[in-house]
Amino acid sequence: MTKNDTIYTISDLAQRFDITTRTIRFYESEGLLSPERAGQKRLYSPRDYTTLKLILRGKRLGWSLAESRELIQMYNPAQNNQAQYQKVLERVQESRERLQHQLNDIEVMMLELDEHEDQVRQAMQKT
Amino acid sequence: MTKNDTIYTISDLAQRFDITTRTIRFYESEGLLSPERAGQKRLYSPRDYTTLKLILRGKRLGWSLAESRELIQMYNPAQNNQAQYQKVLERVQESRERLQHQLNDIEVMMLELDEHEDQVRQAMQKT
DNA sequence: ATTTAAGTTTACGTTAACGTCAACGTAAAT
DNA sequence: ATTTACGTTGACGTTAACGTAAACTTAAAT
Repeated sequence: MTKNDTIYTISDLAQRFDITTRTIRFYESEGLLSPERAGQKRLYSPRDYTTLKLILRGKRLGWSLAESRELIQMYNPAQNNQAQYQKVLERVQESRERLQHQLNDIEVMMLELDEHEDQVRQAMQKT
Repeated sequence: MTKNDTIYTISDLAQRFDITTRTIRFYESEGLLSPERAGQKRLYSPRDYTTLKLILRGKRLGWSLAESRELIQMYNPAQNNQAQYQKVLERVQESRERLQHQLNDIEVMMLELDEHEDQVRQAMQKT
C-alpha cells in the first residue's frame, strides 16, 4: 500500500494554490472540502489537496462551485448498488459532453483569433 | 460585395440565442453591443449577431463580460498606427494562451473522468 | 377608436463567490 | 510572561450578471 500521509495546514494550501484561507474555508462551508480537525485547527490531506486542484481547474473552465461539488461527490466512493453506479456513469457522460462542447468553443475561438491576426498583419503592411 | 443587410429585433435575437431581452440590453449598457436605432427601437445587424455569439461562447468558457468586451474591441477596426496594431497582436497572443491553458485543463478533466469510469465499472463487476 | 403586442427606461432585488473586519483562542519564541 | 504568528468563528460588505416589476410609448390589428 502506498499511503501518503502528508498533512497541510490551511495557509500551506493557500500559498500553494495562490488563494486566501477565506476561500478555502468558504469551500468547506459549501460542502466541497471536509478536512480533519486537531482541536479547532483544520488538517488537510493529499485527498483534500487534489480536491482543491479539481475545484480550481473547474473555475478556470467556468464551472460553478455547485458543479464542482457534484464532480467531487461523484468521485467519492459512497455508492453501493447498481442503480447508483449507473447514475454515476450518466453523470460522467454528461460532464464529458460539456467538456466536449467547451473544446469546440475553444477551437472556434482559436480560428477566429487566427483570422484576425491575419487581417491585422495585412493592415500593418499597408502602412 | 456581399452585403448582408438582415435586421434583427431584440426579441428575434433573444429567441435565437435563448436569452432574455433584458440580457441583451444589459450587454449594451456594458458596452458589448451598440445596435442602430429606429426612433426608440433597437435594430440589430448581422455584426451584432456574431458579436452576441462571441459573448455567449465566451460565457460557456467562463470568460467575464469585461474579457469578452476586450475581444470585441480588439476585433473592431479602430486602430491605425503600428503601435496600436502591435498591442492587438499581443492581446491576440494572450487570448490564445488562455485558451491553450483551458485546453490543458479539459484534457486533464477528461482523463480523470476516464479513470473514474473504469473504477466504477470494476466496482460494478464485483456486485 | 381601442385592444394587443412588442418595445423602452428606470430602479430596486437577487445570487454566487468571495473580501474584509472584529473578537477571540493557542502555541511557539523571546 | 508576553509578544508574535497562525488559527478560529461570526457577520456584514462587495461585485458581476442579470431578474423582476412599474410606468410609459408605439405600431399593428380588430
